[in-house]
Amino acid sequence: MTDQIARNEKQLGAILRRARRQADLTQETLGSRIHLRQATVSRLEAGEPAVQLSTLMAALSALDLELVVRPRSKSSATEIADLF
Amino acid sequence: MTDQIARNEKQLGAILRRARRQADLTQETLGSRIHLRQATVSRLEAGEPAVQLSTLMAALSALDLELVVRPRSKSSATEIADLF
DNA sequence: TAGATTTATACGCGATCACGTATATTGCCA
DNA sequence: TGGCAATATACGTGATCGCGTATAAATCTA
Repeated sequence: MTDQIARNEKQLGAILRRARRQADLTQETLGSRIHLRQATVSRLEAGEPAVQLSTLMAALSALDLELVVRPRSKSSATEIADLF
Repeated sequence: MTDQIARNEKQLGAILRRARRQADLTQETLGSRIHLRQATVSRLEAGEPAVQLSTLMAALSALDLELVVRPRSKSSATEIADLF
């Protein structure tokens, strides 16, 4: 799996969904490993903005993924504006 | 700035704080750019787990950073366990 | 297609968000 | 050291978290 870039919650959720499926896990089994409900995993993967950081980090660790923070490769003004 | 790895909220907060200082911004000015209070930026940088995803993504975009999700370079069982 | 699995959504609940506003605390520099 | 800037923390408020539980909707699969 190549590195995947996330600039908003939706992209992040999509990445997590792909990773979970690749690991052949259901939302239920993933959630049980990190003490989160299936419904919460669903919200995370849907890219809901108000999901909590702890939920994200727990899912990442259960999927054996890590986060890298780096300067944006090429600026994309529209995406920044889209946040508001 | 080299890529920085975050496996938990604290590491993520620390990275954001470094990036903000490097950009020579105060929590106040950063917050005003993304419609977040100085107090909220403070919580984010402190690594509080219940901060919301939207808060993180907004800060990243204001600092012109992006998130990369990738497989963990080397597994660290203790850190995973530390989540609970 | 029927049945089973998986995912999305709902309700009530206690906890906690980010908010505005304000203040305590800390850090820095003349 | 004194004073200011920067950061951390507090209170009340409305919104929303994740929870347990349950069900509706979507998606496989035999």
